[in-house]
Amino acid sequence: MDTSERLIRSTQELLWDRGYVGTSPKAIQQRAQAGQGSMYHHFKGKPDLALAAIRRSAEELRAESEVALGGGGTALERIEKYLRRERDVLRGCPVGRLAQDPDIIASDDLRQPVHETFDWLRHRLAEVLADGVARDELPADLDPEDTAATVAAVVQGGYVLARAASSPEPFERAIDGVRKLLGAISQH
Amino acid sequence: MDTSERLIRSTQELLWDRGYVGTSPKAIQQRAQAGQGSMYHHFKGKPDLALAAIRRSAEELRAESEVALGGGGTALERIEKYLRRERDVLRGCPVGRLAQDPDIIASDDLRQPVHETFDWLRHRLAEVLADGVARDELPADLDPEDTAATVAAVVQGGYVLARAASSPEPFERAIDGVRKLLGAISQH
DNA sequence: GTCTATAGCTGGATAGAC
DNA sequence: GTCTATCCAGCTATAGAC
Repeated sequence: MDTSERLIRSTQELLWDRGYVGTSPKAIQQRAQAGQGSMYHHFKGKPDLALAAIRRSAEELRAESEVALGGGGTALERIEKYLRRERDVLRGCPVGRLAQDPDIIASDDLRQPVHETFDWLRHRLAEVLADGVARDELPADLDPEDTAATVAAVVQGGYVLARAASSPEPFERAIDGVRKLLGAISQH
Repeated sequence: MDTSERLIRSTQELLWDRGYVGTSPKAIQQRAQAGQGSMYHHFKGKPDLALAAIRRSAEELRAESEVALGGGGTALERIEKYLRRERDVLRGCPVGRLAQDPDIIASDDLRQPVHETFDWLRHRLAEVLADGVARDELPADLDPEDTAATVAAVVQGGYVLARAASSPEPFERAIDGVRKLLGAISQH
């Protein structure tokens, strides 16, 4: 793995764990085993490197989510597969985490990949739900966009509750709760 | 308002907007119009002052939530009242925000009020839901604990989606989505 | 209680040698 | 491409005067 790649991956990890404000160039360099000059040769500075790392994390999240959502089965099965994805619950969402960071939200450049990821996710979830309505697996009066937002929010909020509790339990409960609600309405 | 009080309130605001990592004693002092020595006279240091501010924010959040949840009406009406509380959506939740902060999660002392707040909220929501089941307003097979976690998570996750989008819209949608799901199952 | 001085450390970056 | 030296501002706190 070359230096530029190591820098990007290290930045992804540190942004995930400590956020933008809590991540220093020095920490990135140490984790990537790269020198000061090396980092500033490959990237213009902290925001430039962070942007590369955020874009990478966004791509990865989309690809992983698509595995669940683009698979076979009923709409409900695909949503459940998304909800039950393997997750490092206490670490939280590598992309959602960034939405909490003041410096990322203040910069349109840094915020854009985060914005796009969640727009894509809500749109993709809504497609699956609309598909379920079309196939009569879900009731006709279900609103795919609103429900998609709810599903995405339960996951992101589940992380918050889990981190507050230092336990995955509230996350699991929140997921189970929405699964049961969707299951209940699907039996017309 | 005395100096100690001004320091606490300023810290609450800054923790809300910038998190623990992003909040410096200097910024707190300037916002509180207090000098360096003044702050270190009233508090042992940044963690001590932050703890006081976090506890205050936790109390306030509980009190405000209780207004909605402890009011009259059916269980569903009380949950909806909680969901529709006036909120500064793009600013996020003053307590939930802290669950994202690595230094807060790493410290049992600082994390405790955050933990307690969400434990209380889930428990209180579950009580209201269980009440609705007992009164036959909600179906007997509804799981109050899981559903309570879902409701709390939708709100916290709604903030994440809204901040990512720089718009309250995804928050409103997520709330509407869960309201409609609860409404649908309540018509047995 | 509040003020100023001082301190050591880190953040984020530039410059120039190799 | 990578290394070391250097820079200035900010962070977090202590000390002692008033």
